[in-house]
Amino acid sequence: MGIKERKAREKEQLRQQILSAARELFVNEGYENVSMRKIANKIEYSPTTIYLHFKDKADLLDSVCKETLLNLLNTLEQLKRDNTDSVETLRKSGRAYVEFGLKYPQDYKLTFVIRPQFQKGLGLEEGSVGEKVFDYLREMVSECIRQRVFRQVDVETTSQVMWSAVHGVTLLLIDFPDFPWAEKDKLIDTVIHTTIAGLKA
Amino acid sequence: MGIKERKAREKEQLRQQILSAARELFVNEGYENVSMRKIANKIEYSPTTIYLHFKDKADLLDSVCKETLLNLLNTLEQLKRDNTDSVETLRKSGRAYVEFGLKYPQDYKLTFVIRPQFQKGLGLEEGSVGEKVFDYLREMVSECIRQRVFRQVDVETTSQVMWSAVHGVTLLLIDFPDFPWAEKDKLIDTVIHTTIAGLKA
DNA sequence: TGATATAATTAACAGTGTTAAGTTAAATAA
DNA sequence: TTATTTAACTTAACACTGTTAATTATATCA
Repeated sequence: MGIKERKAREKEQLRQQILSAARELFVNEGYENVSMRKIANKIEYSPTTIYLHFKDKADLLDSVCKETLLNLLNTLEQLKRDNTDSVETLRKSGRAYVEFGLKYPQDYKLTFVIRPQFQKGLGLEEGSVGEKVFDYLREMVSECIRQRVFRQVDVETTSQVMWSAVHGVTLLLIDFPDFPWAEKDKLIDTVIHTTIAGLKA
Repeated sequence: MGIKERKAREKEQLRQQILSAARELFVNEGYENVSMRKIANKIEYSPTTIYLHFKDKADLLDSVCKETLLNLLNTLEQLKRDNTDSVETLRKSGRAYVEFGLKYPQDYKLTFVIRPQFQKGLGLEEGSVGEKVFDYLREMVSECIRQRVFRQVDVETTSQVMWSAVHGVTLLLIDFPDFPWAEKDKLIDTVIHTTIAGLKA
């Protein structure tokens, strides 16, 4: 009865092939400028074959973004290992978040900007990878509050403030590359430092 | 020689008609879902007439965004009048910025998210309205630093930190309406308060 | 072998931004 | 007034888009 399994494996393989072709094109040419036919050409299948694996173009984007969130989550969880100083860990996490966004700017935009435009329910539902990413942040912040290093504002609000800050600076740096920014590293550090200082005060 | 003037006036009038039709459609249906033909139908002209007034669809978006920035600038400059407490004015400005974004979420996204995707040089050039908006922020921040209420970090970096914070929270609230946000007003206030506190410390 | 299920394709629809060519109407010059 | 030039506007077309229904090919089973 290995045939069914092989077929399932082959099917999954093609799915992955489509997915990685889509990601590459989305990232290099922008979601809007990528057609189903382009993706099909790249993998040397007919356009309609894609629809046997994905509901539509938005679904394809959805899957690409899920992968991105998984990458982000992995990147962040690497940092939890050396969990000596809770504030220092949060600072590093913030830094890693922004750096992730700047390292894969197109992927970041696809996930946090483009996708919400096409999918109203946007991957932060219960049990989703997106939720896990925010859970990570919540945990970091929670520890800072518990240790009374942060002001005793509720964990939710505090986490959301932190997210606003890093999301904001990441997107600005991506979207307005020609703006006369302060030195990039300095700006990122100042954003994170300022936010954390404000949460302490 | 009033004929030329009348013609110019009529031309400008049609331009405005196109512009407001485009804005309405962009805002209600999203930039991607609006076709030149739809705009043309709305104003009861043929699609190609639009091209006599705008280079292409991106140019149309460009002009819509310029208007939005002008509105934002006007909104902000109302606040400069009662300029007693510099920090308080900055706080109010931040608040007004976010509220503007949430009052016209589609316009905000068009200007600060969609447009950068289509126009690389994105309206923050010298002399542009976008630059004036940032100049306003720079002024507010500059005064706080001059009065030694803020830490002596350079004006540029400090302004950019402020912008990151308000831009971040605005976009998150717009893009992820289903996320379990803390009470909206509380979150906005906390973001602004935290950032300002961090800049003081 | 022939039947069956699944994978993949072809052809088509209604729509897109944009351009070139053609038409109509108005303003100027004779 | 009539002819000519200029501007405004439209028609038709191109090459493309996402997506669906109908069709063909392929591999597995009896």
